[in-house]
Amino acid sequence: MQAEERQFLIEQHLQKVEFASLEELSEKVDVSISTVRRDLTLLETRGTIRRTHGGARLIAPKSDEFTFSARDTHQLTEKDAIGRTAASLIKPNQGVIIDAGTTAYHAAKHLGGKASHIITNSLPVANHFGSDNSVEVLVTGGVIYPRLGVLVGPLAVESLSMMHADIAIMSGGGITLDGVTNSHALLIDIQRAMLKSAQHIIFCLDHTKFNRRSVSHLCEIKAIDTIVTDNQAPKSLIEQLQKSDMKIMIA
Amino acid sequence: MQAEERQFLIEQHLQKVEFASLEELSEKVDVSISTVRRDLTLLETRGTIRRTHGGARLIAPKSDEFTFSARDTHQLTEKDAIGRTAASLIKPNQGVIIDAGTTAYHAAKHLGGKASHIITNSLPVANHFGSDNSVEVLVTGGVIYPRLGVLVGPLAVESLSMMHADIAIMSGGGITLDGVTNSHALLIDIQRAMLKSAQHIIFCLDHTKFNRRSVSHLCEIKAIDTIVTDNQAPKSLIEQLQKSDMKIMIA
DNA sequence: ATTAAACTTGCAAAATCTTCCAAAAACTAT
DNA sequence: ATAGTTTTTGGAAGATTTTGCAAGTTTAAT
Repeated sequence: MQAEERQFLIEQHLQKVEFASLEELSEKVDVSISTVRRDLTLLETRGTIRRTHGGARLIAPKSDEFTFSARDTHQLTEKDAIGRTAASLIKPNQGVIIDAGTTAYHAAKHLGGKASHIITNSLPVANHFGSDNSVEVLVTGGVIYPRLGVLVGPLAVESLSMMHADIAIMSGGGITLDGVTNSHALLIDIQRAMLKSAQHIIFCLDHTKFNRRSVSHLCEIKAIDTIVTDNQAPKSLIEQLQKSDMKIMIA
Repeated sequence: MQAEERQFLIEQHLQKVEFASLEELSEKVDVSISTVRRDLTLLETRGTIRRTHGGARLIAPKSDEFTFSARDTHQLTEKDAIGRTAASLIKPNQGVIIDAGTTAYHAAKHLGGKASHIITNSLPVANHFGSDNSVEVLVTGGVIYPRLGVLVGPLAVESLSMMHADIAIMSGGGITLDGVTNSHALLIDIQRAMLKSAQHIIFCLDHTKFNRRSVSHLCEIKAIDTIVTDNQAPKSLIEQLQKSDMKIMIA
């Protein structure tokens, strides 16, 4: 194998796994560790990759680029577990609407190959499926809301009202007995359109959202079919919620 | 076998595999390694191929303008220069439509803070401005066309027809006196909508696009207001183009 | 502070590149 | 056709680059 091809393969592999050890890479391309080291320093100068102790990592991680930063990594495993559970509720060939929050994003990651089509206004979700042709991904139009990477505005609302899906996987800023609230007023209209366009509503809410109230009211409790949360969610509120004919799943 | 035929075969083989060793090629065309070396140096001067240690690699891997890879280093400086020049044509507070090709993407990179709003159906462009709140970015809706990261389909066309911009920065697959052509039929409708929605049309076309014809016809020469290209573009075609009242800029 | 893993540097072996030359092939003019 | 000229080809010698290894240093973790 040529040096160029080898470097290309290393880069490509890193695109997939984000981080790789020297040993892993040296086995992958079948050269000594020393050579992998040299290749990595070279790739580093080109800017696509960063060397680390024991390996290398992608400099621009797949798609979480702009949206979710340090704050997100805290509860990564929790949110990932919630996402995985929510995704397990999807049956083959269903159409799914994915909301723009971080939790919904984690659900989307586990949806590849399952859903038949995905509707979203979240750029991170769109990116995640950008090169996946096992799913048809419909992106609503709209204006980019900078910090979040969400498409908002009338175009987003209109295009959502024209679409239809079996299931909506939603996030929210807080939940009480009065319903779900959200901190970004601009998103409310869009989320309402999502709720209207889907038959079955799933909310992904980690335990920090319970008994919390954000600025804008999104919907009543009875609009929700299923809530997916983690095992630290307060039992009292969960019990009360269950009275209103909804399914609650602990990831 | 003729020398010309041999070189053609080598080139063709590289189109398939992207990388090839000298030994591999010498077996393929049944001549000595020395001769393959000579052929490769010759092909290199023609620009389609690059020699490497131990073999050669395709210089434009499948890159028919509209194949997108964010870290596409190929012809980076040229495309970047073209992009910079195109961006310099934008006056403050103008609205700009950005097409989905790689060259247009490079123009977008230099647009931050200049344009007042940007309209695009390209996910890479959308991402680039995901965290930039100096510009308002409008994303058309649509279905993700996997390999390219472009939004296509009726929603994309409709939303573009509803919008309006001062300038459109476009890419294309090829240009001749008969007009601009493009390789992806799905994009044609969208690009036509872009042309309609903008008052001033700028095409970014590097020199490899000149005297080349792709599958689908996009528009006539007279629809173009400005072409931005690099200094290797063939002078003859440039002179003929200039007769039809358009501005041609060399980056 | 101690220890194990990982990194850098320098070096020699292996692979590859360039340059040059002679043989083979192709071409030209008689 | 034939002899002479030019072009192309294959190979060899020496220069250059790349590779794998080992010695010594740095980093990270306990």
